[in-house]
Amino acid sequence: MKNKKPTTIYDIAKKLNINASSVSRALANNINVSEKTKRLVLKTAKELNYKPNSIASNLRKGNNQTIGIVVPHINQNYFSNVIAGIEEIAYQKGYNIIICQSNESYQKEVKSINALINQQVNCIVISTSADFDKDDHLQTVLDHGINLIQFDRVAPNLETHKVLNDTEQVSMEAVSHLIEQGYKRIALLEGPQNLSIFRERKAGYIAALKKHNLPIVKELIKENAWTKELGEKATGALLDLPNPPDAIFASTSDFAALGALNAAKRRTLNVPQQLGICGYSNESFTEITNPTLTTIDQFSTKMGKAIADLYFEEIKDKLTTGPKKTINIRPELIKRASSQKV
Amino acid sequence: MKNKKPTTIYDIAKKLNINASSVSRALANNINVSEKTKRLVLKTAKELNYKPNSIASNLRKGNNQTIGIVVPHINQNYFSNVIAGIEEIAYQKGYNIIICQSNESYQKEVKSINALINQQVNCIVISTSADFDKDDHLQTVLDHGINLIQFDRVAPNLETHKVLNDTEQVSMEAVSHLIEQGYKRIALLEGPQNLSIFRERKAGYIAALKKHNLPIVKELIKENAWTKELGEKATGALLDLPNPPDAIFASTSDFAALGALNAAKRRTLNVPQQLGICGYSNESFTEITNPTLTTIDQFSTKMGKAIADLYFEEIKDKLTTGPKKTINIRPELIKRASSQKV
DNA sequence: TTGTAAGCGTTATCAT
DNA sequence: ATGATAACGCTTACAA
Repeated sequence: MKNKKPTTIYDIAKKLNINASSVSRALANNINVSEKTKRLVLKTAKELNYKPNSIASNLRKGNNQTIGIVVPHINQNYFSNVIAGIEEIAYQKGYNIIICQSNESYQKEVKSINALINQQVNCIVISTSADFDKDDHLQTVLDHGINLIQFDRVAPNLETHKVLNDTEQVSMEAVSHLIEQGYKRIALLEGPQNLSIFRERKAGYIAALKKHNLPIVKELIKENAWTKELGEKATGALLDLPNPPDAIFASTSDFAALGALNAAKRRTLNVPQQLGICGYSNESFTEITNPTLTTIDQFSTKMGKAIADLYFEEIKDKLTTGPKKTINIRPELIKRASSQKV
Repeated sequence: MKNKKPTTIYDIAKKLNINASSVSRALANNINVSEKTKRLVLKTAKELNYKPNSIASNLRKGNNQTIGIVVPHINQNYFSNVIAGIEEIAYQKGYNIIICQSNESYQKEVKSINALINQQVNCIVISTSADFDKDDHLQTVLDHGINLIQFDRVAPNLETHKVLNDTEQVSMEAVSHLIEQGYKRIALLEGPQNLSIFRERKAGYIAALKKHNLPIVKELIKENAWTKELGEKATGALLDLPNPPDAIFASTSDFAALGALNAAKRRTLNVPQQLGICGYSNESFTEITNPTLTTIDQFSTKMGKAIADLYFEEIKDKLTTGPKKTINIRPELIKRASSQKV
């Protein structure tokens, strides 16, 4: 495949009978270069089809203009939107992004982090895997002087920059909305409680019940119902209770909410009249279901941009190891047909 | 942020009173190193929290274990699935992936390609932007001895490795299926004809009509209907014709098919009895619409894996600049309610 | 088995 | 404004 050696600044220098350092300066648009050499160098570079070797440049400069991203899955709407947001800003700044997916595996997450450290990335952006265990690997990132920004799923005991959704607040809003619509027995589909986001969603659920003086009923809280299938199964079990719920807050995802909708249809329950449903994430399909699904928009692309902005505006050129920032992106309750009786 | 200099192999060497090259060999698990030094080096490396500097290593070795990917949008189901597939294989091989999105802009595509060349990636995987113009930038990739794999949207006149869907064939199947269901006036929603995939889908449509001795009616072919809104508008215009179609092949995307469905509902036309609809891509929402949408599955994750396999198995270690491979992933027609009268 | 030294392509520092 | 030279951290002939 490789035909011949690629052009270097030495080739250009030789051809022009000048020194390589002058070529380097000319290409970097340094002030201390005459217009004439600049012109000549640029012209010759084009002629020889010169492409700068970023690896060499980065080695010399001690950093590579790159942001590393680790997410559970690249191909989930939420994460791919965040990534798209980061990429957009990073591109404007001339940065590359390297992406790793942990596949919800702690072990792969650790390996990915190590690969990114070895690549000397300037900043690592991470949303942790579901079986998140220790945070040693993140501590290592900090020990190596690499900036770390956590988003969405964050390690609770590690002080880093964070970009979050105000999860608890919006969850409370969602459940309050259900209560105001007249639902009285509201069930919760919850996610793995080792992840703070799911704990917060649960906290919002409980806060709303308390606020409206409704009892917290243990049998109405279903663990680990975060796929369509698990959501459908959990909802089925709930509806089989002697005293079944009249609404479902699928705090894990819209997929779980879709499962709940299917379970209701299977029992020919009318949604929203007999069963109210609220999901989480504003997946595109929630506008299409019949009835349309009430859900929560996390503004994922905006979150990605906020992450990149945080790095470029607040962290990048700061000399001191100042206090860590936490940015909250306010999610929004999207009220649709599945939760509105009237 | 940066506290102190990171550990290098020299630090390890000094501590053990051996030479840096021995450390390098030990870390590389070279045969010519005594078990004892290996043990000591590994132990000291851990103690000093040593992380290898991939940049330096890559500079020395003349390549960096990286695959660059350029797609129109990271956050579109199809592309994010392809990327996830590539990442999965690449990770197993110890490779990183760098991702760029062209945002359907030719100019950004060119810049991204240049950045990837500068990064000395081993392989570039690309699906071109919609306003694809010239293929000079791809030629440059080849000139620099970098492997190039095109997928899905490919430059027609450039001989490179390709991973494609058998688009024309499956499009013909889809339209034939509509005809066999009794539809007689089938309209086509088509995409930008500068992209070969859309030309092929149209060719399949025409082939099916010809095969079944149906006339090709120009007014039933609508250009550039590739979003939900455009699909809805185009379908509306079609249904307003004096002699409207009785089926729609939304060859551009399921989003266009969804638009068509909305247009039908707005006119209280029954789908599939009065209007048959077939989309393209098997987006997750096509299972959820009412009626469910007939569509075409492109096996996007499988495609990503095929791309990575092509690189690692067929291209990577080949010395000769052999013939270019084209791999066809067979898409599959998914027959659902929107196209089945009976 | 280990040490020596050159070199990957660039940039920064010094001198001219 | 330009040139000479060292250095970034690592790998790899070659020598010992």
